[in-house]
Formats: sequence, structure tokens, C-alpha cells
Amino acid sequence: MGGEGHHDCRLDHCHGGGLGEHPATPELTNRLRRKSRRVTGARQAILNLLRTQSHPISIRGIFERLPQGDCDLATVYRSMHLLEGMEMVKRYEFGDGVARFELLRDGDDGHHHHLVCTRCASVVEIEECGMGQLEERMAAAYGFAAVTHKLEFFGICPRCQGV
Amino acid sequence: MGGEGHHDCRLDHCHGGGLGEHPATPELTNRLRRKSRRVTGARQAILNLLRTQSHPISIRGIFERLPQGDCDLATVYRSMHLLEGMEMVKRYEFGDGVARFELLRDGDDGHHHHLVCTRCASVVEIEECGMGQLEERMAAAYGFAAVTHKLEFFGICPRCQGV
DNA sequence: ATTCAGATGCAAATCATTTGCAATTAGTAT
DNA sequence: ATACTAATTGCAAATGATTTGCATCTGAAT
Ligand SMILES: [Mn+2]
Ligand SMILES: [Mn+2]
Ligand SMILES: [Zn+2]
Ligand SMILES: [Zn+2]
Repeated sequence: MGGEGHHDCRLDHCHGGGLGEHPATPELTNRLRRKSRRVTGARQAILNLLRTQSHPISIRGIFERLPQGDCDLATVYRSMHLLEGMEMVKRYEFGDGVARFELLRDGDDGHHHHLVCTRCASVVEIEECGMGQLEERMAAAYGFAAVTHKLEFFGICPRCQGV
Repeated sequence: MGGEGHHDCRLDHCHGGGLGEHPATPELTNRLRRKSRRVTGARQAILNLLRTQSHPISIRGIFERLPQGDCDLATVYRSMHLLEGMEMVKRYEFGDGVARFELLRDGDDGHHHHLVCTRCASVVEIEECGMGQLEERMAAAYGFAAVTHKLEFFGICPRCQGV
């Protein structure tokens, strides 16, 4: 084996059909191949959908927005696990028992938080985060390693306040 | 009605049997009666158990520790809802799909956070929290009201680091 | 075209939590 | 102490999100 590898596919096997035209990002293609996973229509479709979202979206939400139930709900679950493992999406939980995901743009670790309305579930993206020092202090104080955190804010949005 | 109310129960209807001897706290008794809810063996048992815990405990965990499955799992679920509504316990979620609860000691709003080991699930109680100003800034910036937050830390505890 | 590990659809299985309902019980009134 | 009624409970069945077994299908290398 080995060699110059000119046998690589020209990255456009997406010859119509399947889940519609979802141009495979070289990004996705490379990451997947590195793990010998495949560039499938479902995965491309899901990533393309995530690209259009500006807030976390649930798996059911993804499924319903995918072109005419083209892909099975179980496949969306499996795909999100895969993408999460590849650090291409990030999982959030707002406490309602439903996981939500956001696309991780290349080079972005995606660390940020949300302000969620407890009445209508509208979301504001929050970039601020002064937790770094606290994490360090914590690691030092309790001997923990690789300390991270999950932080979400809740409240009542302006629109919902106008009873 | 009204009057001196000498018809009140002497708060010790717990004449043996039932869920064992679980002295009813006047605290519990009063809060419950105020809402015309009843002082039952299950509720006393659960509160007494919670009193012995120093970290959040799951509903199944409570159920299993209760004297010989004396009380139904569904009853524990219902009791925790009640107690949460009465602000006698606080709910925490560590992201594993299981809710955990802590007793709210009288006069304490119980606001604090946790440092959870992602390998063995051991927990460190964290009192520090400098989130107050952030909440205010957020309320001001986005017009949200009653802003609160959920914050938990994750990492690898000293014991689990010693692979 | 051939080949086969990786993916998918579909249905059934899990898991945590909730709910309907008939039987039981706490707290009050008699 | 007895009676009465709403609150509570046990038990089983229902939910809802997520996972999984398995036969079939497909991507990508040869
Ligand atoms: Mn976000
Ligand atoms: Mn705690
Ligand atoms: Zn942060
Ligand atoms: Zn805090």
C-alpha cells in the first residue's frame, strides 16, 4: 500500500439523487476520511442545515427541516454522535430534556453561552465568559484536571414580559 | 373560621407502622398545611434521607436508599415535584439525563455549583459564584427579566488521574 | 465490475419521567 | 371514636427522547 495516493476520489461523487445536492465540503470530506468514515448524503445534508442555524437546534428539529423526511430520525441521532465526536458540532442542554446542537466553525472552539427565555424558548447568544480563572483556581484547589464548564442563563425575554 | 385553632393535630400522627419513624419537622408540617398538602410517611422519609446527603442525589438513588422499597418510585417522583415547587429542594442536571436533588436548608436559597468528575462522577461542592453582575448586565443588555443561571464544572478528579 | 466495511431504515428496546385509576389515608368535621 | 372527603399512593400503562439489532444498501478502494 502507501504510494502517492492518486487514487483519491475527486470529492464530487454527489452525482445528484440521494438527499438532493449537498456539495461536500473538503473540510468534511477530509475529516471523515481520516477516520475512514464515509461522506454520505445524510451527513452533508445535516451539516448544510446546521450552517443555516444561528442558535442550537434539536435533533427532531433537524430531522423535520431536512428535505421531506429523506433521512431517518435514527440516522440523525447517529450522525450527531459522529459529528460531536469529530468536534464538528457542540451539544447544549437547556434543561428541558432535549439536546440541542450548534455547528462548530473551523478553528473556533465554539465556547460561549446562551440566554434562554423560560416562556417562549427564544435564545440570545452570549459571547462573554470570565470563567477561565475560576476553572484554573478550581483545578488548583481540588486537584482536578481538564476542568471545563457549562453555563446557561435563563430569564424572561422582552416580548414575553409584555403579558 | 380562625380562632385559636386548638383542633390542630399535635404533629405526631406518626404512630409507628407505615414508613418507620420519621419525626415530622414542624417546618415540613407547616409548609405542607399552608397548601393543604398532607404530611405523609413518604415525604418525611424522603426529607430525612435528603438531610443525610451532602451532594445531589438522583430520584432512583433516593428510592433505593429508602427503607426496603417501602415507597413506590412514582411516589418519589411526585414527592420531588412537590418539594421542588415548595422550594424545599433544588434540582440539578449534570448532563447525563438524570435529575439530581439537594435539600434546601431553611433560609438558604441554596445557590451554588458543582465540580463533577467525568470519570467517576464524584462531586465537589463549589460555593464561589461571581455571576451576579453578569446576570444584571445581561438583563440590561437584552431586556430580559428575572435572569438566573445554571453553572456546573467538569473535570477529572485526583483519584481518576492516577490511571 | 467487484468487494466489503461502514451507513441506513425500520422496528423494537431502553431509560427517565409521567399519568390514569382504583384503593388507601390524612386531616377535619361530627 | 366515627364519618367524610380530598389528597396520596401503588401499580401498570403511557410518554418522549435516545439507542440498538439486524437485514439491506452504499461509498470508495481495488
Ligand atoms: Mn450558541
Ligand atoms: Mn451541592
Ligand atoms: Zn464559559
Ligand atoms: Zn452561580
